[in-house]
Amino acid sequence: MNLYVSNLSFHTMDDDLRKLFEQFGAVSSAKVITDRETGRSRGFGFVEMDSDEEANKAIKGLNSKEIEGRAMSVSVAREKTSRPDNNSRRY
DNA sequence: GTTGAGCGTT
Repeated sequence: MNLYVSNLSFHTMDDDLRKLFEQFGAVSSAKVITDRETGRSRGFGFVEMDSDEEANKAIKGLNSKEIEGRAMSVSVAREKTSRPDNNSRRY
């Protein structure tokens, strides 16, 4: 279950997301997207949970949740576009 | 020592 987390604080990191989602279930992977050029946080990230039901509970529990002074939005992530060559996204 | 809608370097 891939989860998309947006509206994050700029000083929120992947480990922070992991801890937040681990409160609702086992998180397989948690990563905050940071700008590869500047290295600064882009304010959103992705969390993968092994259990779908726990992921849904995490969405309800962490969506619109105020973290670091910002109300973050949690939702199911879209299909990850595979391979840089096939970077085309859905319409 | 900056900013604010978004869908990720494999």
